[in-house]
Amino acid sequence: GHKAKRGKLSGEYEDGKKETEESILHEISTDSETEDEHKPKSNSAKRKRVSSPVEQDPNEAYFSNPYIKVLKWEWFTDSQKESRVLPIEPYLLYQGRIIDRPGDPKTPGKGSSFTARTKTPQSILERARADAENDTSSPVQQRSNRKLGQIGGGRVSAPFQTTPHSKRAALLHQTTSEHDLGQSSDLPEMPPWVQNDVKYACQRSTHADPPNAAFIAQLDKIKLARLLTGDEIGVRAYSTSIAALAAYPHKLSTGREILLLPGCDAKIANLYVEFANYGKIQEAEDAENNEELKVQKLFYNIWGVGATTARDFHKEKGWRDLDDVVEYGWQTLTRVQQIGVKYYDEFLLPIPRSEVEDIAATIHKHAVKLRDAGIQSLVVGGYRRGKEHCGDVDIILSHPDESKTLNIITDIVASLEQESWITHTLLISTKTSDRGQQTLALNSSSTHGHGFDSLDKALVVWQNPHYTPSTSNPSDPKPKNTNPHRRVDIIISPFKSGVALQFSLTSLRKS
DNA sequence: GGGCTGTACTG
DNA sequence: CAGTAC
DNA sequence: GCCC
Repeated sequence: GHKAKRGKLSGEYEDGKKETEESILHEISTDSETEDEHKPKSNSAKRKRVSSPVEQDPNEAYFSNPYIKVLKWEWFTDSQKESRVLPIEPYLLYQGRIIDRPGDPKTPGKGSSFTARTKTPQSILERARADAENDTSSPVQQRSNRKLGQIGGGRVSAPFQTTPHSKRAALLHQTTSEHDLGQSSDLPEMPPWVQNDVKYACQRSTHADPPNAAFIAQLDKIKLARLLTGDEIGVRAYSTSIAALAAYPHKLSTGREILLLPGCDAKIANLYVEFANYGKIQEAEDAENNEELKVQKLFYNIWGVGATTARDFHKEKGWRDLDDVVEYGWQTLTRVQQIGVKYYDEFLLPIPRSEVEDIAATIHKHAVKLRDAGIQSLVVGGYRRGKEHCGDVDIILSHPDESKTLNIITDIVASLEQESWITHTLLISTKTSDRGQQTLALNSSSTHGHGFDSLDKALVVWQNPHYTPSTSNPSDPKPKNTNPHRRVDIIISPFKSGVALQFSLTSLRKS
């Protein structure tokens, strides 16, 4: 495994001059036997059985109902592009019931179907309007002020089930009637942030385990592939759609539903239909099983290594695992990347909520000691979203007296280092304090207020220094601290800023 | 068809 | 300036 | 990939 090589390489590193480097060296040479636990292994054991065959017709359900369907032309061209029959659902513009020709009673069926197809546009319009008024299960959403009833991302204009007048009403008065929004369709009522076109993710709440987590997990795989291949735009697109889906409080039932969400369009809806039919998404599975991407993901998970460097390690340097990185590239790594490799496994470990709380309490205590009891602290990030296990710890510190926050980040890090809670400082930003001082010098008041929107912060490595010596060897003269190292972000916020405002709304830690 | 969050640190 | 992280 |  890479343990041996990483240990071996520590010798080369002994020339390192910085304190942190020596610390790395020391700990590398004393790593425990648990180190290999997160090394990638053959995944043959966890390969899942596919329950439904891929050949299943995605449109079966649609062919078995008696409605006439009008699809966007893109259904055909997209299907041609992909050389397969795509689900029609995302392209569905209109479904019309087959009814008897007025004054020409006939039994429903073939004849009526033929009649429907040969209707003149005018009479189709009339029937469509009638459908829209009478049929409360009209399949086409007509309340979205964004899509105006249009399905899919193309340029086809709105279908004819709503009159221009009713569309305008929906656009201008979409909030006048709650009933208006939940009742005229077979889709569930949209949450307010959908109805009102809320633009920012911070304006809606997101739950720890959203109802559509399984679908989101598939999208995340595609997003990761976009990330690793350097498709930043793709990452952005998937990020926004995933964020909307994560905030969506209902279990999705149809692809059309997705089209109403901001940042989601035909592509995502298609993926959902595929997911609903097969329980998986081929593109996501392919990305996950791709050998190149697997290696690049391994490197990407090193803190301080991004997509570009991960690809470089793989394609230019020709490395395949962490052993290679340590053996052939250690000296070329940046300081933080060395730390990232050193604690590769530990940083991937989930952090229990209780430990997050302990860490936050320690930081808070030090902050109070350094300033006063006016210090307020708030844990954000995964913890605040209610997750059982967090990837890192994010804590915001503030103080009603803004002068008390000046340079506090430096003081806190020093204090926590002093007590050995912080083992490494990955990065510390004092921009705001720096500017604040300048402003103070020129202008004795109002240190903030001219566009101070950046925050002092420190990204550190944390380890609980209190440990119980190994029970297996209680008389060990040099016992080892096996508490896992954690990633902790400490952020300082001016009290009046929007972030600090959350203090009044969420669980404050009182001094 | 053009644009895509904004900012700070490191090397 | 490129790369990274939040 | 989605939005304007």
